[in-house]
Amino acid sequence: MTRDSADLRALLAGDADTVAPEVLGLTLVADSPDGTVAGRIVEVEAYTSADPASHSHRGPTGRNASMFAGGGHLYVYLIYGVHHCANVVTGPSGDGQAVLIRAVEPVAGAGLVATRRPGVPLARRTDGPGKVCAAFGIDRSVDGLDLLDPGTSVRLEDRGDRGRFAVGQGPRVGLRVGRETPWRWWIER
DNA sequence: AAAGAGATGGTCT
DNA sequence: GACCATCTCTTTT
Repeated sequence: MTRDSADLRALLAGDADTVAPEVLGLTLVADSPDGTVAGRIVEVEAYTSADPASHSHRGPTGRNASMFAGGGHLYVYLIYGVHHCANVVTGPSGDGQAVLIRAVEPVAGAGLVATRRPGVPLARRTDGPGKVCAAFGIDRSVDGLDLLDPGTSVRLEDRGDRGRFAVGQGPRVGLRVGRETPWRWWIER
C-alpha cells in the first residue's frame, strides 16, 4: 500500500510531532549530475514553533524561511559551521514545523555515497543528520524545494514500506533545551 | 569503551 | 560576540 504525492501532501499537513513517526519508512531521493542516491528514512525528530529547541520558535528569519513554507517542502540549515541538516516541513504554511531526517538506510546509489564519504564503512555512512546530507549532496542550495514535486532534484517517495516495522521513541539528540520532550522516533532493527 | 576537544561559519542578540 | 537540531579524531580508562 503506497501513497502518491497527494496522499503524502495530506499527511505532511499535520503537526510535526504526530507526522514524524509516519515519515519513517519513506524514501529520500536525491539526483545530481553524478547520479541518484536513495535511502529509507530510519530515524527522525520533530520540531514545532511552540518548542524552544526549534529554529522556528522565535518566528521567521532569513535562515528558517522555508520552515514556514508549508508541508512537503525541504528545510536545510548549516550546523556548527560544518554540516548540513535536512528537514521535511510539515503543517500549514506559516506554521514553522519540521521533521529532521536523522538517519537513512541506503537503498540506491551506494557507489556514489562511497565516493562522497570515502573511507567510511557502509553502515556508518548515513547514520547521522550531517552524514545524510553529505551522502545525498544536500546543502543550502536545495533549501525550500518541494519534496513532493516529481521534477525536483530532491524528493520524498512512498515505496511501500508502510507499517512493516516496529517504532521506538525517545528524547531528541544534541539539544540544550527541550531535552524532556521525547520527539525522536526510529525504526527498530 | 568512553570521554573530550577542535573544526568552522552563518545567524541572531 | 555567543551560540549552535554535528562529526571525527585523539586521549584516557
